[in-house]
Amino acid sequence: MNNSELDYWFDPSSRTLEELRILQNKAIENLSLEDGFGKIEKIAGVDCAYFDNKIVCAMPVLDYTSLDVIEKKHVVQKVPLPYIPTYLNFREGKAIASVFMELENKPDLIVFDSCGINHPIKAGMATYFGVVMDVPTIGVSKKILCGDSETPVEVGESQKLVYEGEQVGWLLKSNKRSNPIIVAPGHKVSVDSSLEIVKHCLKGYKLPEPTRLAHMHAAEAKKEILEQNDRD
DNA sequence: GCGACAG
DNA sequence: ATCTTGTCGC
Ligand SMILES: [Mg+2]
Repeated sequence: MNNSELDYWFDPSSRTLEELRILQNKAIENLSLEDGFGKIEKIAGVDCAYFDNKIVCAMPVLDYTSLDVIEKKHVVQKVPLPYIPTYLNFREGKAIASVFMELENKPDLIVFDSCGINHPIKAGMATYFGVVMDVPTIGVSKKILCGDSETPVEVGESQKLVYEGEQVGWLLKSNKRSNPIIVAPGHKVSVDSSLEIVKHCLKGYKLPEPTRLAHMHAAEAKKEILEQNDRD
């Protein structure tokens, strides 16, 4: 993946929403919902924080068995696009691809703080990234973008998330005091496996460790930058 | 036309 | 996502 390929798939500048939609459709042609991974040894999480029209993207890599952090990196870039529902992949994609390529430990799978195939045309951030970078991914979000579901009540309970007559993911009651989280395949992960893997990563918090830690790392990096700016 | 709408 | 302390409940 060189820079021109990176821009081709992730740079929204000088492109219309119509063109961006075409790119999403093009990428989705290669989507796979079959498990395309072997034994998972390393799993990464990714999340972004914002300030001054800048995006801070953090990606920790964890040991799948212990869930301990093996490595963590982050990048800071200019925000390339405002938030537009269903186009999040073009707002966070470039930054995420950048941190991903800086990792020394290549994860077997990545958990995103966003949608996967639970998107109007299955082009959620996790799915789009997975297909373009050819890596297994899962999307874990806090709110539904599309689809309907019953509400899981008991901790550990899950309910199918259905969109246009097809199951595109799950609602999972991950914590006693939290609203359910939404779990969906990104790429190269089946609907059932996405749920099993996310459950494995739960430690009593609302979010699975990969995403929970990524959120914290992004917030910490942002805070350090703002404090440094004050001293300058 | 109106309302919904990941982060 | 972001701006932010206290407060209610388990
Ligand atoms: Mg996020």
